[in-house]
Amino acid sequence: MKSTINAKDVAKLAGVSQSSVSRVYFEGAKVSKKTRQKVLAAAEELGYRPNEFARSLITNRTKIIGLVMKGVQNPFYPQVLTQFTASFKKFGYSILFVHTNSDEIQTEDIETLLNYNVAGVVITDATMSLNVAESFRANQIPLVFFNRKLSRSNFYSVCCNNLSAGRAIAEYLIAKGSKDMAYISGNENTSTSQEREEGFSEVVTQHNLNFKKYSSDYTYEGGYKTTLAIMEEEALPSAFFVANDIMALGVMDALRKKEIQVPAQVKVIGFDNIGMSSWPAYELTTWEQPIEKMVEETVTYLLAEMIDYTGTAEAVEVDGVFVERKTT
Amino acid sequence: MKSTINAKDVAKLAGVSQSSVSRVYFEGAKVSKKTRQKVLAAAEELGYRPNEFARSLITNRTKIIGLVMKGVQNPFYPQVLTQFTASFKKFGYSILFVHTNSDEIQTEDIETLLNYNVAGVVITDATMSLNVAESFRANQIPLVFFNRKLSRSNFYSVCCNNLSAGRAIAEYLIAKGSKDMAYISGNENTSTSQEREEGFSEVVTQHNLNFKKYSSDYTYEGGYKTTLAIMEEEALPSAFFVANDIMALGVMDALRKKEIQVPAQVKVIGFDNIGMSSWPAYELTTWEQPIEKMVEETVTYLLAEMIDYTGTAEAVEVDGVFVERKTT
DNA sequence: CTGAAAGCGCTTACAG
DNA sequence: CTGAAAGCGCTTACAG
Repeated sequence: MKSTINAKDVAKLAGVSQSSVSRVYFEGAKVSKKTRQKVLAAAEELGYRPNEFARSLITNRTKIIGLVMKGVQNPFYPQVLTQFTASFKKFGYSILFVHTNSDEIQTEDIETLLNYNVAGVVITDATMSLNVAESFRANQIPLVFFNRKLSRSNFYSVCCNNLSAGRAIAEYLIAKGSKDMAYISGNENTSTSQEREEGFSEVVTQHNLNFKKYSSDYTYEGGYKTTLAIMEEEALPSAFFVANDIMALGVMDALRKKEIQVPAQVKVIGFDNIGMSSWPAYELTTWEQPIEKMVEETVTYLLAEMIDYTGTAEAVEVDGVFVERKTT
Repeated sequence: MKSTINAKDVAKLAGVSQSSVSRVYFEGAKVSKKTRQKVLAAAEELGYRPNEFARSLITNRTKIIGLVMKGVQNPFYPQVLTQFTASFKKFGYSILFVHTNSDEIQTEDIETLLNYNVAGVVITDATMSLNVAESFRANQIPLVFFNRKLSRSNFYSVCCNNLSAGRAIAEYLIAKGSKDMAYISGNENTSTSQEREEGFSEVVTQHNLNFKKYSSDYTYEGGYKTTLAIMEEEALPSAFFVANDIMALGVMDALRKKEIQVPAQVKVIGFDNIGMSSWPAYELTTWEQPIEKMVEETVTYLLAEMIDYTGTAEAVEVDGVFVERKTT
């Protein structure tokens, strides 16, 4: 059964004890230069590679981060995935990727994460029932909700400043002279859609104006269909605030189909600043989510918690940036 | 140090031996119904979960698949990632996600995969030097190149029928009356771009026609810039065959910017059939890559190799489908 | 700084 | 079918 080279083999060749071999590969352990050299030489010759499973078994910790994602269709998320992978890699952590279809992550989806005793977990774009989340706490596995807040929860979350972004966007549109605006929401049970709307609504109301709200689902098709439906049944507003970019592109394509001029007849503002927003076919005004900073916040927290678990709950918000293009 | 429940704890509570507990959780082992029930009841009460690391240590195998990806910017790849994750999940395998920036995967990128002794590896959209690939063979870890062929290699690869797709596209354009066509390539060192061009070229030559070739890079920006440059310096061809969809969208946006009518003045054909191709702003004619079937081929091969490693090399090709829309 | 030894939580021949 | 025991490849007190 034994097929691979182990520390014992290396020890024999190097003429040292197995413990010494182990110490060479264990960060923080003390070994003399001479021993280290002998071990490394022998290891090189034999092609030795420490067995991660034996390590994890004994240290009870891993260098694996569980990353749970939903809806990879939105180009925002591949970016997030890439950033996390790159960022964790710097610290020697690998990514166990879990994809879920449902808005609320199911127990079976995260069973794997517990089985592999991951060092930390990032949940993007999805929520999970509190008692599932609690099972991570019970195992002292730090957990971050990325781009989602759980209401009434005591878990750490990292988001963009959705509320003030919503406010800023309303201020901007009103300053541009819009009086009858509309909000096209994402999935209504998401904190992101709710907060963007809330901030928007607040400012609109302050100015004694109203806005219509249309419910959609964060997808291109959703934005497209919602807009077509609006055009069939009622007058267009002077501006759409759309809960994310990919939907906003659908909105624009629907308007284009009916030959409505943007921004002359209708203004459109999205959210995220995905790559496509700057494509000449769209040139979408939007609110940029600072992915890099958001990822950094998440990684920093997780690394700290891995060293000394506290289970602190906090709802971190990172400031985004308004990006003005040609749709407003 | 001992914080979690182990098989011994369960054994004690259930009044059986630790071996029996192990057998309940080890597929294929024989246990009586009575024992199983006692064990499961005790495990439930204690919240027992078998330690994957101890398992892997002893069996010398894992339920982890290494998935190496490059260029998640192209929406084709998130789809691939999702499919693989879903497909492997059915068989109890998890995905260790590795992202690489370079066309050729570096040793350090795959160090992790060897350290975790993954059960199998999928490399998408990238190549690796043969001696890096050989280190997987040395460890009897099955490996598939997905959507890439390695020339002169003896590794398994799964691709779309790029060559015949290129031919079919040339036939189609010629039948439509195109005489002066152009091919916009992806990164020239990729087998996919080469084969699509080769098939295309073959048929064009058979018809005693010529085509121009422009070199690009598989990105939206590449397609956009390449097309702008063409328009500045020379006459437009009557049709573009573009090596992938995301570039083709860039081509279309460049044409749109100069108010060139598609397909009236220029026809455009892409490759992949990504979601955006069907957007009203584009309605791109393209060649659909059968992701599902390609993933299935890959998974089937890997699962078989995990049971009985042979290291068979084969270049599997899965048939794609021509999708006609409004750009031709 | 180094080595011998215990032990992490499992699987798996081996007896019974 | 079940249990006692060996062993997977490491880390880590404990002596020296």
